[in-house]
Amino acid sequence: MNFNNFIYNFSKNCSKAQKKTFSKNEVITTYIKKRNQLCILLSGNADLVRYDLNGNRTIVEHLSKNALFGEVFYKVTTNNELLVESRSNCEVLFYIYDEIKNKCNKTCEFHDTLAEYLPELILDKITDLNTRIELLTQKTTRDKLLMYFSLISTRKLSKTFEIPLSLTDLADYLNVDRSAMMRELKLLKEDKMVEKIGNRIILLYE
Amino acid sequence: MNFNNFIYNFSKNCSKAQKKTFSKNEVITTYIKKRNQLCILLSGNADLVRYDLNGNRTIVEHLSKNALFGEVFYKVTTNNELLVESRSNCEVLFYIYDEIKNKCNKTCEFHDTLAEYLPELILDKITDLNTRIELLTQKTTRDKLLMYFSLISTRKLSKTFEIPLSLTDLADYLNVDRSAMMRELKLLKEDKMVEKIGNRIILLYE
DNA sequence: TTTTTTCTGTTGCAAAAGTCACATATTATG
DNA sequence: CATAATATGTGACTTTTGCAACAGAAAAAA
Repeated sequence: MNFNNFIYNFSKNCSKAQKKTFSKNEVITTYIKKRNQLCILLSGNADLVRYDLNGNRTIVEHLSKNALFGEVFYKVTTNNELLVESRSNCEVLFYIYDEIKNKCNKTCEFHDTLAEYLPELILDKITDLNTRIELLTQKTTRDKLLMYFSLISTRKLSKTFEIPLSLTDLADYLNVDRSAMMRELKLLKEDKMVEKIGNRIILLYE
Repeated sequence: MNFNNFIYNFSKNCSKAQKKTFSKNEVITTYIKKRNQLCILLSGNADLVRYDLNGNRTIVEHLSKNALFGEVFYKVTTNNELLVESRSNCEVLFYIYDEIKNKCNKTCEFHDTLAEYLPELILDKITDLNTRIELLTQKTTRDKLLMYFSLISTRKLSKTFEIPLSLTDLADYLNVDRSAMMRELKLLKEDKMVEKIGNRIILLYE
């Protein structure tokens, strides 16, 4: 059985899950300390973004199909505002975490399956977070770009690929200044490390 | 029932868990792609560290009691070496993840309890990782230091506290150059933001 | 205790990254 | 289609950070 489609098809049968749809650039949820929400992105793309007191934006996580988010993963937060914003049309399933631990009712097949697969989804999430940390701990902008490209390249099994974010978003994701990133990108092109045609990147090394 | 002590006391009863002890500055484990280990730090402190090709060290995670680690959380890795190193005497429980999902045997009370509590432990881990990402996405060394101090201060419920790492380790944890960090620390003292007496920090703002 | 090693604190200098400002291109929208 | 809004690309300048090197303090080992 395919978990992806199982969640998608059966979620409507669970009385405790709330499903909502969003169009591009809407606020899906704001993190609130007292709540303990767990959400699943059923389709589309979204970003978990943080705005600090100076108005700087950071893309904390880029979320795609079956990604998990919500306060349940963020017990200790600082005072910054955390929002999840849709980047395309999205379908989202909302839970209160404590209600997942307790069963929905005896005949809720969906709920049982969710509980069964949740550990795997969570492990995937941890892997994503570790990858993110590895990106952020690169010392230089060049290293961040190269590692980011390498990750996409590995995922696509090809040295040629489209950058799935705008360059403005990529800078916020890598946590560097956009113009500094553009400069470094130019240097990478000059050094014949990458080629860039429009939105398409070709890795030239190794 | 206290989970902490439950794990500690009953782990010896499970046939599939392997418990080992380490003294300070030993290598507890090296991450190997093909394996799928899940480890629990029963006591002591340890660091997950990465050495890149230039010999730079990064403290990826600082692990304390009940922290989880192992390849199961790190499916996609780059070519860098990942090690877990003890910082004090440590007791560690080793599992192969696939063996946790399947029960040990019908009478293994420990194994059942572990499975029951694992989700909570994992959520704690995710919270730690998110906190780490929030630290790393601070724009400046000053912001990283202030946020780090603020986290410790919140944890200790006091504006006065000991830094639980050496300054050398702290720099590797914040992913900044040590001498640059020392300089910023001096500026923070000059600006009357913090006071530092030996290893003790006093926050002076707010 | 003495010696060795590691850690802390500091500097001058070089390199990297951020800021600002603007032109052009591309994409949304009335 | 015309216009507005957003994204890309670039350069001059400033600030921050990293690097290398060293001295003294503290901790570990002999």
